[in-house]
Amino acid sequence: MLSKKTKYAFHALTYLGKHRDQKTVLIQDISEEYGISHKFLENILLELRKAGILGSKKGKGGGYYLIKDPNDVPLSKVIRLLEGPIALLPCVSLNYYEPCAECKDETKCGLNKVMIQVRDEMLKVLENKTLADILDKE
Amino acid sequence: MLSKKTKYAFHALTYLGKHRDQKTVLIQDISEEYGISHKFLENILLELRKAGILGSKKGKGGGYYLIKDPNDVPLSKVIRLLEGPIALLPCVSLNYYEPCAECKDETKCGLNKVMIQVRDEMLKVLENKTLADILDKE
DNA sequence: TATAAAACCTATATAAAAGATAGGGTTATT
DNA sequence: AATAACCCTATCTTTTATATAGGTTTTATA
Repeated sequence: MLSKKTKYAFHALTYLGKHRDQKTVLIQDISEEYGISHKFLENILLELRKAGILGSKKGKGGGYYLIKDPNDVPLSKVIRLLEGPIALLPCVSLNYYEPCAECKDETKCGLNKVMIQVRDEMLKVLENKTLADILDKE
Repeated sequence: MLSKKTKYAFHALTYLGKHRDQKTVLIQDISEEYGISHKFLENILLELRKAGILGSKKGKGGGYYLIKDPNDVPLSKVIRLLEGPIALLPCVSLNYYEPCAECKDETKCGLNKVMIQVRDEMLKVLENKTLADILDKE
């Protein structure tokens, strides 16, 4: 399951996507809309900005805004940023690979092979669907 | 990511599947093979037995054994038993559904719709692949 | 130029979950 | 009768997730 952090990130991005007409959106607007703690959300938006998905403007009249085209924000990118690995096991993760302690030889591990299939099916959706797809459906 | 508990369950099932020729397998044999704490593993095997996947025999010469045909143990069953939901969000879980607190109307939630797709792709593998597929590849 | 409003940053506290351990009880085999 | 194994419940420890705190910096505008 995705953490709340990741889920909140998607909600925030959705909100920002819906309000692209206005220059900036306040953290508070988003936190009130979804009932998310202001400070918790602040950390999340900060990460999204550092990753180049959002821009921000300080001071009065400031706030956050989408810096990327929603079509260029695959869901996989958001998940990897906030959550970490998408794969169900560390030994089949493309971006956060770690060997399994229990496993002597990964190439002979049947579990490993099946989990690679699961990962690939997940990625088929998560790499190709973007923020734009979420916005389309709202 | 799957918890260690779930991963250990798969390892144990694999081990038991490989040793179907012998009547029973000791907890200790499995825990030593994979370096898993004996007591922790004990709890896992107990759950698998209660779920009707394993059988056990008490007393000297006892132990655990597979009670089901490996073809009849889909990976999804093991995950749901030890881990809980397979879906990435509670609001798209088939077996552990819960509404999202942030969401006013689920039917209008774009995130919900995309996550249903992810869930279905995961299930396509996890429902159809079984313990037998893992054993085949070892 | 003073003030208010907003993001920025780092650290810490709290809560929840995962992982592991303990210890005795029960049962079946030799 | 002894032993070896499962059975069960409870608790401890560690880790991770979630949330909060408090100040700093930047910007608009009155």
